[in-house]
Amino acid sequence: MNEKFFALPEEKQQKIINAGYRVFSQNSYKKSPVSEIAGEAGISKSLLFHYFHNKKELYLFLWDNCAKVTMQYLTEFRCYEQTDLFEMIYRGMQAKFRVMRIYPYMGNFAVRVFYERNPEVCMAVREIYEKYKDIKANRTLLNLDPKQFREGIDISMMYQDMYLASLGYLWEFCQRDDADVEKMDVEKMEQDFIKMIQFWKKIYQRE
Amino acid sequence: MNEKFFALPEEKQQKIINAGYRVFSQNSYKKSPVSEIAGEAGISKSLLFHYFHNKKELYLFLWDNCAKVTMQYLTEFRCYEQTDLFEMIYRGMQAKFRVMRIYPYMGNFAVRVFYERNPEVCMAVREIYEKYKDIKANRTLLNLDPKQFREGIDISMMYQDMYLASLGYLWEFCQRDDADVEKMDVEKMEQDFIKMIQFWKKIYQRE
DNA sequence: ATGGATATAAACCGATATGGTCAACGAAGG
DNA sequence: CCTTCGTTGACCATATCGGTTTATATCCAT
Repeated sequence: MNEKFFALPEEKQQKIINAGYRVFSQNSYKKSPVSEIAGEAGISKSLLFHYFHNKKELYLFLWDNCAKVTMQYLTEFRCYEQTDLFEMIYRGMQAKFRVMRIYPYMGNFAVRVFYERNPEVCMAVREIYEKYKDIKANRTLLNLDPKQFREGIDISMMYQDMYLASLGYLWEFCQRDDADVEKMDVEKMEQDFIKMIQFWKKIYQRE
Repeated sequence: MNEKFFALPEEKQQKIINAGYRVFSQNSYKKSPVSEIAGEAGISKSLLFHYFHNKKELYLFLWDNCAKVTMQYLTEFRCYEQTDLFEMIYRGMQAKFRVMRIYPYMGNFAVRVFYERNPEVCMAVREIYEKYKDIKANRTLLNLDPKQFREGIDISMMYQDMYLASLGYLWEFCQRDDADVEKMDVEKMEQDFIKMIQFWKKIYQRE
């Protein structure tokens, strides 16, 4: 790719990136028109092809960026250093919310890329994914102290409950009306989720 | 639409319907090729246009069918007649699983249709939706007896927890590899979810 | 066998969309 | 005025798609 892209003002870069995430998250690779991305980013198609020599390059750049950013925030919020399970979940969601604020469509994009089967990009996608995978390996559940929780609680079920609910929570907000995604009230989401965690603490945690 | 479609052997009808759900669930209305649906259903495009006069008609038929089938199973499993919350949730999921067995892509299709903004179909979609809505209105949460649950439990939070986890659960299985959706082990899903419910019962229900 | 209805598919068509290129334009700066 | 650089509109070859038309195959009644 053309390094001049990075010389662009941050704001313009993000506008292009977000346009890419939006279009690629709503269409398959093949059916995502570069022209639509350009138009949405407020630049001409030719200029976009100036920064990224072809569609594939743009796509893979976005995917790499996606993995990079995710890692970055996950470590920035020190998610996996936590010894308290509730705190870990909380920080994980915080990181997620933070990303959503900047790149509203990145989550959906990631899902689509992950299951993209187009042979033109499939392999390259996997390679990039592997590149970041090793870091992810650290994320094994830390040695939880069972004494933190109420007696008789099935810890793995408890974890599954919280994990799935978090998933459902994110999903419910991500599947929103296209037009509304930008206006997504992340603030409120965060508040609501905090309540959820407090609820869990109350029922799962030993007093 | 051509009524001869219904004269087809059940199996062939379903193959066409499922092909439609698959394609329309993975692409927007406009970018879903009728030819792909036909090919996947094992018939020629011309024949598909023989049963459904045009793309829009096919799309709306699938949407109507989607609503109809959902209703059907929800009532068949007597989901909303339950007075026990856990039983209600269980039956709701059972209905959902049953549908997934027959139409693996219907859930994803429904989401896409719901947020489809193409003016060619948007209005008609809404109308069909309204047609079924009144029945759905019954689904208000029944008067739960708070004495069923442990003391001090925030019932609305508890409900949210279970609702979101169910959502997350379904989502995790729906976003699978295209090729694998057919092989989806609904049996196992059901078993796993039962465990989840038993877990909730144990922590939420008064002994 | 013949004629006609019926089911199904192949070939076809016009319109449109798409990835990518290229010449040109405009502004900035020397 | 000349050059450079960021940017664009026009362009092109190709592919796709919705829908139609024509052809083939099957079956059934006469």
